[in-house]
Amino acid sequence: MTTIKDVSKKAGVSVATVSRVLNNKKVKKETVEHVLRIMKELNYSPNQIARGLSNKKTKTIALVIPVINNPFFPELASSIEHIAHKYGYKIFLCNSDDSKEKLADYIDTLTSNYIDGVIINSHVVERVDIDKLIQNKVPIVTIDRKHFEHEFTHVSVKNKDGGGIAANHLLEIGCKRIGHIKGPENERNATERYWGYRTTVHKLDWYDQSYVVAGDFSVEGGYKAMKELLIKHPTIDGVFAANDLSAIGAMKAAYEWNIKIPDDLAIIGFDGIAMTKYMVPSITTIQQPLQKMGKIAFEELMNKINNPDAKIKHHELDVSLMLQESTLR
Amino acid sequence: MTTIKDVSKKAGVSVATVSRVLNNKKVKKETVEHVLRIMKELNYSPNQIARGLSNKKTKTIALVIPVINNPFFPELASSIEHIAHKYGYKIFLCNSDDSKEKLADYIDTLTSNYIDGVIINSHVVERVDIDKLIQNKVPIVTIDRKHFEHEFTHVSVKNKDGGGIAANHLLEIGCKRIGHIKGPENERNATERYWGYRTTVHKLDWYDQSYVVAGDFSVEGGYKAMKELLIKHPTIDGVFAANDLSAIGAMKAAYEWNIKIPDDLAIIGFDGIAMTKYMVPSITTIQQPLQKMGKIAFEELMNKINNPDAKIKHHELDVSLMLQESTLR
DNA sequence: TGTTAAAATGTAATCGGTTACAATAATTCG
DNA sequence: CGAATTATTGTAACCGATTACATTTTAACA
Repeated sequence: MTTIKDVSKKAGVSVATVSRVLNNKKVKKETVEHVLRIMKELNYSPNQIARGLSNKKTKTIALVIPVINNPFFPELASSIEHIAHKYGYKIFLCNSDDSKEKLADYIDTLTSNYIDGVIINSHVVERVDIDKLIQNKVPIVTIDRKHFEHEFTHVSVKNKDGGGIAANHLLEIGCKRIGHIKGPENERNATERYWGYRTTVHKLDWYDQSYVVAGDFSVEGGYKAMKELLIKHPTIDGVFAANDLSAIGAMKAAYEWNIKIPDDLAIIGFDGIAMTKYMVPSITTIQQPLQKMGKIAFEELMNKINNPDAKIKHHELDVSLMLQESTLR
Repeated sequence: MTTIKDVSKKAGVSVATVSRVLNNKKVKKETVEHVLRIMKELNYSPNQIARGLSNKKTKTIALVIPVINNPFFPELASSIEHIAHKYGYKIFLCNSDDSKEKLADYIDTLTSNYIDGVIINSHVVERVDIDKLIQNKVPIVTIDRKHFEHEFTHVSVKNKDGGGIAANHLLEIGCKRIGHIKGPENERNATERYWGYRTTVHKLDWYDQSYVVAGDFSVEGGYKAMKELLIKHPTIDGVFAANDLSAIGAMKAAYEWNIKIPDDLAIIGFDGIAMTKYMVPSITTIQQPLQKMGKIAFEELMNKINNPDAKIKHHELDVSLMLQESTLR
């Protein structure tokens, strides 16, 4: 690998000058051109590790995501990777696998690796992890999952609106009894989605709390929840699942009981993962603007990196109805 | 951040000794204990960037994957991340987004970041990229996609066997006319899967080349291919899709034509992505041993890193039939 | 107990950059 | 035209580790 010294020698200038050229500092125009030419000649590219040591910055951010089995996360990760690459940032992947230990491990490595910042999407993060990051002044932005979100800039969507849109949509297509499959207890997004639904239907005469059953954002959870709903309310003809995986589980349950979708039962999910398009029938869902979320999260992180005492901001983006077959009547 | 100097001062020894303790070099037992105690006291953890500069090793590997929209890749990525973390390695995520430029960009950064090695799964990689890596002596292992695989240690599965198992399974459950939805032209895995199928069915009297139609590993491709098959061969009662996404597309097509699965048409895919379980009906598939693939790829990479002239090896792992509803008769 | 070999530790150069400060060259202006 | 600025470049310290080589300490042995 050619180094800055090689360039300096061949160009007949000091390494300081070469470094200045690299960093666009004040250098005479002709010198810049000359040095640049030599760099090209030697096929030089600066050693990022050395730069990192000196700058305490590495143009790398960490992306903390929970387990991979909900396709929402890869899709979100992809949107972040996309924008990060545009800005010339590298991504250090921290897949927490829903394990506190593994996550703590990762958190520990961030400081000693001069990671510039972190985008966190995990409910597994603990107070002590967060404190460690804060103490080391690692800029943080949280996305999607709400956990310590009041302490940081956070990006998520208008979950309550989404819940409302979902419930209203089911009413509009003529559903008379609408159930809800909730997300995990204590998951803020889930609760908000539930409230959107509840606000929309609670004044209707058929509604009572038994139309809401617990799920856990998983296919299996949605499956069980749907069975429960069907047992409690055989006349149910619409269901709003708190996320797409649950909706898929619900569909599976309905299928087993020979209930036709959308005719006997309309199903709507939440997230807008690609899989909803592929299901048979495809599943109507409340779409989260993934690209936008990734972009905002990343840009807020950049802001925080370049301006450590930027004040925190909470972004709640709009969601939209993605109409597909499971509610097509 | 406390540095090695702080530790050295407080412990009353030289930095060299501290470094030796860090690296388990010969140091008097009492000194080791003493230094270790001081480290703990100061909550010291060595700066990995500084270490990297000196060692030209960073305990980081790059993972190059194509686009994220085939869930197979996140699942594979996850398996690699899993084992890498166990070995104390970090993962630098290179999502090529199927773009040659983006990938070339990433390749360029690897050397200047002292990335220890690369696991590549991408058909987008170009000769020039590969050459750049080779020239810089970056250890490489390829996985899944076959591209330049003869130059490197490579991990994939017995695709031909898988194709055979799939076709045989369809025969065993009584299918009389079995079509095949191929993967992309020039994709070696796809070709091998096709040969497995062909070898199994080509001597049967009904078989001719028209039972094989082109797909592209996507849902849309599978959908179109299935329609084509149904038009050409209305009596078809089994189909082997070269990957799970195609199988899903095929299911969608069948559904539109009111063909019942598995009764009228049995479908089998390839890969074993989680999604197959979730489909309604769930899709029988040929499962790739993801965890094992990730483990072997990573360990081979470690081997190559620690022993640069290790000879290349080609691993072809066994696949297995994952029986689900789409072929359940 | 004095020599010598072996073990333990320290000094200082090094990895490849950045940058404060010093030095030199080019301009400006009375 | 010479002093004062300003622009440009160079020197050397520094980032935080590793390690070759030198030095000191300890152990072994006659």
